[in-house]
Amino acid sequence: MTDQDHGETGSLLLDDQLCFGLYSASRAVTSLYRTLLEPLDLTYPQYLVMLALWEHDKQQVKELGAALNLDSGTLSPLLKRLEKAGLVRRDRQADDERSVRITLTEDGTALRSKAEQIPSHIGAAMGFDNKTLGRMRAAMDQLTASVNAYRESFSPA
Amino acid sequence: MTDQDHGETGSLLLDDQLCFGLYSASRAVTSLYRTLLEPLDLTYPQYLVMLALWEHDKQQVKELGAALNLDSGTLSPLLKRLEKAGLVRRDRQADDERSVRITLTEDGTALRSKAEQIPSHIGAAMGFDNKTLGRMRAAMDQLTASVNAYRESFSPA
DNA sequence: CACAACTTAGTTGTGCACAATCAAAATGCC
DNA sequence: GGCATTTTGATTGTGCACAACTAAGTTGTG
Repeated sequence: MTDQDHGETGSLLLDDQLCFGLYSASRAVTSLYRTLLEPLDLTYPQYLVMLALWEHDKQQVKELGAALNLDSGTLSPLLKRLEKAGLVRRDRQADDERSVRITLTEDGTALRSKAEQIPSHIGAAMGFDNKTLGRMRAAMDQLTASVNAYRESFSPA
Repeated sequence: MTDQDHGETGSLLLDDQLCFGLYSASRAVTSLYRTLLEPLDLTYPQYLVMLALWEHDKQQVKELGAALNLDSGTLSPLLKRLEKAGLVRRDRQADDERSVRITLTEDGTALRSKAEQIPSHIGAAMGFDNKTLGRMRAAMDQLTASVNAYRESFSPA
């Protein structure tokens, strides 16, 4: 029972440290977004979709999925909720009936002004300077790429 | 409309960078765990519970919740699934009938040997040296603490 | 003792994530 | 043209997360 100093069985804890830290941090950030987004009646994934649309309106579901790394199983019901909330429209394309183009409504476009105060709250909450934030973002991106590459080599899609 | 260089409206993208990176990295890591844990028939949150129990058997639901920052709404059904899989037992305490103590079964204890190869895969997948991993973990912990403190000051529980 | 306040789990309902499957439409190749 | 293949999105089912609520048990106080 005194195995917590060893490398072998103890590593079942130690190696998990970053993963669990990542998991906890991600949930904490989502939780803060939940508070900040409550007045806008948006969830964090819905907010991400709105960010993508505020940047480029009229994207296909496929394009949104590529931008956010989400598949249609997640996006389809999410987009229907945004439609029901009156923030977007979902139109089949005339030239390719398979694809659905997502367009901001007036309300959807207008919501952007309400969202503009959010980033400064997030920045203040994190409490890192911009240089550190940038380094962390780069590390996250590298981590995502490494992990995805490893997984794909493991379970060849 | 040429606001993407400014701090104000353009920051709707820039300030979100770390959050989105965190969100993506967390999902990527979970996805790798899904692959690695498939032979053990565990999800990542279930694996976290098992890690906690392998470290300290016979914990209350409350203690597991404190260790993993999960509430009973998440843990209760998860623990029932682990019980159904034959990995744990759930017993009301005689001295305090409110609390439920989670105990590893023989199968639950034995599963640990199958899990021991996982951390090295995770370490290889991340591709950072141990010092960097430690720094990132510390940064994640600080981030979680800052964000939670900010959120609590905002929505005083 | 009586009873309010608190603690501990469980339940319900909503909304992601994601695997697996399906259907419809477009494309490529003969 | 005819038909297999691919693309695009939707659907179904499972399992987290989490808010809100409930139920049961315990504790503290007069």
